[in-house]
Amino acid sequence: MKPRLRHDVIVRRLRRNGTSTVAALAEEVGASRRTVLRDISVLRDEGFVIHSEPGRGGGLQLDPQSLQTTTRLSVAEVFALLISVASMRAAGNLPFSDLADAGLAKIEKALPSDKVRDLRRFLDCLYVGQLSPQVDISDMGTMDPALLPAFETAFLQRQHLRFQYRDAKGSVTIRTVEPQAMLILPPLWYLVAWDPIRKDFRHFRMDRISRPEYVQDTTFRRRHVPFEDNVRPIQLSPF
Amino acid sequence: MKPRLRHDVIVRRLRRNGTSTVAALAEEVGASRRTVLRDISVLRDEGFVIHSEPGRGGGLQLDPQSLQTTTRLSVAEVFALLISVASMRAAGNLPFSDLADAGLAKIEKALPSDKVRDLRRFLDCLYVGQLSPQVDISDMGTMDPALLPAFETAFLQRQHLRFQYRDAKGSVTIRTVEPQAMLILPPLWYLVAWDPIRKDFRHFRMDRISRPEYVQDTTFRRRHVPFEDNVRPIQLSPF
DNA sequence: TTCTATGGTGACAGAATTTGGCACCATTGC
DNA sequence: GCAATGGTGCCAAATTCTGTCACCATAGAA
Repeated sequence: MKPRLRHDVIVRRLRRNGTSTVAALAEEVGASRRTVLRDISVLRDEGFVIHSEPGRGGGLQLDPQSLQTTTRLSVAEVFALLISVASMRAAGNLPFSDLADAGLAKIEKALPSDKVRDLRRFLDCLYVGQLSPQVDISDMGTMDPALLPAFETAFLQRQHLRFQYRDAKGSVTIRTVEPQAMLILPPLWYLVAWDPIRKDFRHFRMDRISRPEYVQDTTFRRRHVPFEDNVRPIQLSPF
Repeated sequence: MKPRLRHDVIVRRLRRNGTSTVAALAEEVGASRRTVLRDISVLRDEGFVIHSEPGRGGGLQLDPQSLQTTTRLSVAEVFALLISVASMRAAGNLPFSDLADAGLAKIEKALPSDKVRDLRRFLDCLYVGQLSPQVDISDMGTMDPALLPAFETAFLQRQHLRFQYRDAKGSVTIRTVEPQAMLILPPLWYLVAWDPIRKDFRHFRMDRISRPEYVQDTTFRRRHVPFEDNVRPIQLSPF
């Protein structure tokens, strides 16, 4: 019997009976005690919460709480997690980022396919480059939490986006644009958008955007965005 | 790379991109063409509907409707995700951490409550600040993966921690200390510990710690750790 | 047509993993 | 003290997995 199948049988058994012992499971799957113990250990690593009691009358028990799964995350939430983990990996914290990646993989695996498609379309709009050292980042602000949800709809439904923009001199204007891409020039984030009035692409620093909202019943086509040479689509680790 | 992991990567790739080729997948998972073909065959047996087109311009395609799986995250994975989000939020240069938090809060609900308690106690020991620009980070190494499990036990059980430490000059010593806090000064991570011999707090760079182990049957009390002004506990989501 | 890019199969040796057996430890209830 | 239970380390044997190579089939491009 293959490991995979054995794991399935063990989990099924623990689910049905609620409790069992290593010896009983070994008998049941036709493997040795040692092998079953190894299987339990693997299952625990995979996230099954299996309680155990040594001593007479002891045994194994699958935590019923660990059965309720199907947490429904939104595309924006998964996107935000992906970004966090990717940037932590970039910062070089390897032991944690491997685990985090494994967790992300599971999250994505449990995501319904339409959301995976949206996620991919959203990630396709994300580009990374290097910030020119001349840019002043001393006045970097924080981003409006409403940004991402608004972006999600605007990018995925291809609806126009309207927001307040405070430029480098501090003057505030209202813009209505076609969101075409997101650009990361660490530590700054930009919205790259086509301004239909000025008929040109504009870069908007995200920390200077406020009150974002998508404009209902508008639509636009994706345009080819001209980027500098060192700007690339984002590469996420395959794991 | 283990078969199981490879299968996950392949499925994820096909779900994200919708389509791919055997050669591309082989490259991606670091295996031979033959192995990927075998993997595809196994995945088909498991119920994934993978269409294939031979000939130029052909390739593989995963039927999006096939096989919705549920997975569960392990506590360690949730922890790693929490760490990445929390430290990125503290570093301040990332948007979207609210959404990432919201997602994690949902995930956390699926974990058993005793694990969550441990998790929070562990995270309570985490502080974040800003690294002074004078610190030389050119020699930054990678952290020993054994760190996390050893820390987990040492912090939660309040047991002494023993490890090898290589200081800035390269000389190696063995230390036995009371782990009191973890400090992130991006991109560096420190263990803040009370050294009972020197009767003082010491900061140890985690990438210079090796062979960590907790010392059985020792215990200590939590001390008030003096931090610089710009150091804060990480802000957790309101759960 | 011929060439190239694609999926697919069979066989086999060598690499890698898994398995079982064993000794042993810790805990618990009788 | 004893028996039942979970758990770990070690090692040789069994099993599985992997890469390589040769080859086939198909479809589009040149």
